[in-house]
Amino acid sequence: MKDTKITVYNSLSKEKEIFTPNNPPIINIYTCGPTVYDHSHIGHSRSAITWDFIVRFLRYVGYQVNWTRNITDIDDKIINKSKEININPEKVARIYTYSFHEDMIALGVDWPDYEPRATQYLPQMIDFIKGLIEKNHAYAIDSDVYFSIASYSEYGKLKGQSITELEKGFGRIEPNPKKKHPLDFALWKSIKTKDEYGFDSPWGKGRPGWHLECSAMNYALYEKCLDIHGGGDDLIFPHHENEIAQSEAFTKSRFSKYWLHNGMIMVNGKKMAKSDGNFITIKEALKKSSPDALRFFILNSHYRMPLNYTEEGITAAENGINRLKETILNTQLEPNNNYINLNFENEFTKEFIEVLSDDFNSPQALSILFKLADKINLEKDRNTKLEAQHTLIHLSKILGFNITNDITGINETIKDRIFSNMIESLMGWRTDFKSNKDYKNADKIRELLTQCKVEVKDLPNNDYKWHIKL
RNA sequence: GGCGGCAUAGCCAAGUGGUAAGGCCGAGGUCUGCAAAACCUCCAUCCGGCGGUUCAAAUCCGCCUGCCGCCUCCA
Repeated sequence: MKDTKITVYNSLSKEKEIFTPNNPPIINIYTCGPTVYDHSHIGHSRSAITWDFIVRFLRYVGYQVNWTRNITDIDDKIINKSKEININPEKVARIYTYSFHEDMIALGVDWPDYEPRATQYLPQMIDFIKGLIEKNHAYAIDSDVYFSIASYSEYGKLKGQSITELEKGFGRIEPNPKKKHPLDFALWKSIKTKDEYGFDSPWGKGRPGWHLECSAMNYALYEKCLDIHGGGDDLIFPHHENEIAQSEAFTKSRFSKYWLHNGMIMVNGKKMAKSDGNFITIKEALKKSSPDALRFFILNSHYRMPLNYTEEGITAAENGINRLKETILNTQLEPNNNYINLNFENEFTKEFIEVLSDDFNSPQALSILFKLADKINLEKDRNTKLEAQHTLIHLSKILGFNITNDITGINETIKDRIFSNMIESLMGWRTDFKSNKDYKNADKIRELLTQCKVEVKDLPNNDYKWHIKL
């Protein structure tokens, strides 16, 4: 275990606190994953990259981290999508879970240790509800079950408002006459029509409320108090507030010691929303930038701050990460041979750990990588340079970068595009040659392309088409 | 309406009492067959506005302005 005091901003206390896990060196961390009803957007990438790098860092300093990130595969949105594309909800969820995994792999986000899905935890959720009813924290009406917020005295502590204060902001929600209190929320929702997607329960066929899965999964996986619960700051209320209420009412003990929330990604200065037309998927984003550039863009601002996604910002990030990569590429990296005893415990590493220990200040950590790059480019002594080079690689891995990739770290989509552009350029030349009746050179280009497995077909009016023929 | 957050150079972005990290862009130079890279120099007397506290504030307090978020599904 490295000797460092980590401080974290706890949304619960609204203060930076010294991080002291319940049972060091073990850290149990749970972060809210996506609802799989569509391709994931860049907001999900921020969340995923944030928790990925935090987990990497905690492991680096010596903690044994158990990271859980759930997949919400039961939800009204999934059902709506299912109707829209006429594919059953279960399959819709599988399709977009796959898509999410593709994105995570592309982004270089580590797999969490556990990835529970709501559908796998129905018995646990049902037991959880039963327990809450027994303890008078929930009540069933018809075939619905609601959590009674009045039964939990600390309701509102995460949001930082009392129940009375919360009620004031409640004018916009149509009251549900079934509920005892307007803020009561569903634990189990009955189906409205017979053929609706649902699961059997003691209260009839229905579906679990959204907040329930996280509580039930945590209880099943960790039982005791979590060290860290994370998620986007849009989840603070009501999602996380309700999780706390359910779990603490159920276990009569603290649910999570620390609550960490990442800021939202904005596009055109506004939070992403399909209705605002500023929705960008991870797959789209990766057509415009390399995964490392997206990671750089995200890590270049503090995880709690809002972040505005712009083309300019992405370009700056791409150029920035490329400079780090080129530093390694252009300075003849020698392998870390045994005959040199490399020391990573140098001033750079020390400072790097120090800034990340202060509520995971990744922007400052990045600035240290650039200081290392400067040193590498200026250093004349071979051994000192070698140490700096390997330190740079070593530290950038903690942030999840792979700077020893080829220069651009480009993905297949971008390669495809470049490849197509090259062929189109060659074909442009060929057309010029043909127009000048320089068939010798035109044929050379065709030959060259054929050797590269690209077959060219001429069409009337100097038009053409090409395809790959292996 | 209730609650919370943010405002730092052309752009992005750290910095919570001691006198503005870092990145991108840009300018000039060294090097160079050309280009790239690298290196050197320059690029906020100032941190939304107005007051206050202090020997000292971007940093603390008050007020104002602007933007954003949550309160409805949301990473």
